[in-house]
Amino acid sequence: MADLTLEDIAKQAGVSRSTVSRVVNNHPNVSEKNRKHVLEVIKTTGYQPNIAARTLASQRSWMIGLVVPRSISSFFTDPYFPHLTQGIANGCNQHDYTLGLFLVDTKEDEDKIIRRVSRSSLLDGILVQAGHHGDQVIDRLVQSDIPLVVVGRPFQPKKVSYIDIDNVNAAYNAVSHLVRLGYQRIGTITGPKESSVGVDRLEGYRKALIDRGRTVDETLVTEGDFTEAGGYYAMQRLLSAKPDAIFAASDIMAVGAMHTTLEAGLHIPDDIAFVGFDDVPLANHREPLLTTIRQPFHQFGVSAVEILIDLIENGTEPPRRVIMGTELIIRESCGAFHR
Amino acid sequence: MADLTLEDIAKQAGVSRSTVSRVVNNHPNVSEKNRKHVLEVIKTTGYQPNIAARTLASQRSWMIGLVVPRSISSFFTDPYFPHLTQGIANGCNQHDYTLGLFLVDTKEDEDKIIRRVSRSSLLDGILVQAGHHGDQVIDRLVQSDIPLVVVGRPFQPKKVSYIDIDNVNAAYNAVSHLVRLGYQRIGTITGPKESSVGVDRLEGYRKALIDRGRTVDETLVTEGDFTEAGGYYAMQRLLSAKPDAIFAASDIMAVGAMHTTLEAGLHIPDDIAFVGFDDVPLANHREPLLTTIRQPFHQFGVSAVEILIDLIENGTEPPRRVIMGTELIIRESCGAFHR
DNA sequence: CTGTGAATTGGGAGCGCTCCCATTTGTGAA
DNA sequence: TTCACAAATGGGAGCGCTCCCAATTCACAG
Repeated sequence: MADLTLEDIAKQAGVSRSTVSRVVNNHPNVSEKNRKHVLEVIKTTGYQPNIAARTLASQRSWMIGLVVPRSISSFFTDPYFPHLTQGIANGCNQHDYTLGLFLVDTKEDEDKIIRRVSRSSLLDGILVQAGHHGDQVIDRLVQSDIPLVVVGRPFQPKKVSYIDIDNVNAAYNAVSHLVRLGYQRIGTITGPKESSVGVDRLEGYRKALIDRGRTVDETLVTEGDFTEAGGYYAMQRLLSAKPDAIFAASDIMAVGAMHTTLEAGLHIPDDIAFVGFDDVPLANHREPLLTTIRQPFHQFGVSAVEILIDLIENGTEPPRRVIMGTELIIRESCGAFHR
Repeated sequence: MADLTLEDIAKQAGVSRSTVSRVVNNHPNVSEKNRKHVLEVIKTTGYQPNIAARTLASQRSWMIGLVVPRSISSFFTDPYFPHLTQGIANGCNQHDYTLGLFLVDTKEDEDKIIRRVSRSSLLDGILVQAGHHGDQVIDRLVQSDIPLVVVGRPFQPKKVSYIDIDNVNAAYNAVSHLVRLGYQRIGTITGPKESSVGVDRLEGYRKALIDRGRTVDETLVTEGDFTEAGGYYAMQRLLSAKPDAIFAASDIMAVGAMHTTLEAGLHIPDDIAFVGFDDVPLANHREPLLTTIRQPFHQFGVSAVEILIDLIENGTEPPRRVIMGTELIIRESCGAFHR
């Protein structure tokens, strides 16, 4: 495993450094005979190009970074993140990029990370998770001139590329489903109103009701924080408004809310029906099984990487905007099978 | 934000490239006057050293990798991972290292990732999550000659450095607590027996019983997989053995098992008491609150990074072994307050 | 057999830094 | 003032690659 260089391989194969480089990088203009032979030598010697040298010479690092802002507190509790990260990691792998992970924790972290990530020699591109309203990270990152894709819709979408799922429509579909089933007092537990996800899913809820001539009863709307505890307490507040169905902006919150409901001695879905959002594994093993919106988690991560690579290779103009669809998964908690 | 080089800074500061390099790298032998001045110029220009050039010249990348093997299926469901990752990321940040993330998904992934990670120019060191028995990743990584720290105890600890928490003792303490409270039929839901975590926690359970003159009733021992569903079904199996207390090898499994228990119309902790393992946030918001073993998640990640850096800077011999302690957090589910 | 243009090949320059060594400058004792 | 020695400084070489251009080889028509 001694460290071989291009030159070593060239000598062994009886060709020049340039020819070996062409073979390694799949350039045309190498005779079939030489290509075969060089490939052979590379294989037997286990040669691996030196990344640093390649990066220095080519101004490309073949590495992208994933930046998670400080305001994303649900990083620990929401299965969204592991899934997303896995998708991103797979995307990187498929395209032979290395993934750098930058989790911002403190204010000092933020400065350090932004400085590190902005230097042109480290990363070819940046993926940043959309943060909360007021989060400065994205704005600061935009200034670095490095190709950037926001995962989720940023609050000031200015000129930045992003990928998002169709939260408004998804929520619209979920709530429409409840309306169709005949529920009269449909409540919702929203995400934080500082997040675009929270805002969009609430908008879908409102739209679905209004489109069917319902009015939105504000006592049936309460805010959660994408944690189970948040859902639990939100439901306690909601109970007095006597809802007969709940649309929760995440499965985890739905689980917490269902817990409250059961504790209050009520039945699901007979007394209160539930629809969640995410379709995380958890949702499958509860009684009753949770009706929910399935997000294309994995594909979401993969696509984010692919958009970023597109930006890297073909320029950042115009900004790309990709919205992915979702599916409503009907199970027991919405009562569709009881009516 | 044009890309400045050492030479540019040198010119502006009226000194040589070497002097600027010394200032940047905090070398001695620079006059106070020059150091101040150069620092000034660096600040006003926003100069950032080119990482690739530095890596090429110094043979150090200031980057470490976190490799998660394929056999770790609980990556999505167990809050352990986000917490650990956060700790590792913070450790890297503190010490000015960049963190690369390598999640192995498929068999082909594994080959690709091992090849990429093993090339000497990419990483200064590797952190690898201990996988299941039979997982080849660690063995293959050891051969690459790059400093390596296993997070968790590997199955063949040969000559490798690792950091682990004291699973045996932690489990011993948890079960001893139940014994002290007077429970007679203490059951356990273990982790997978292919994982060292699963094995060690079971060993602690056995030891605690035997040390107090109890015998281990094998009908009270059943295997889980660190998922909530796993805990749920494990508890269904256990119910017929009439346990009056359960030690679950993870909080998530405890939650699942408590669910089964409640569904069976039993009370917690009066009919069956519970102790979990992890002290993840979730455990705090259940009724009743879960007695559990608190792991130093965050510190665990930070320490793993620090050990690795020690290896990088001071050589990998002898292998370092660090075992971290845990605390028993007494809440309601063990019945300590009812007796 | 020759000439022409295309395909292939080789080598120099240079990416921006670190490391080493030779040179210069500075300091204090004689 | 001079000398010896330490501290500070500057510049060359080189890390291993890519990119460009000049040189060589090749294929084929005339």
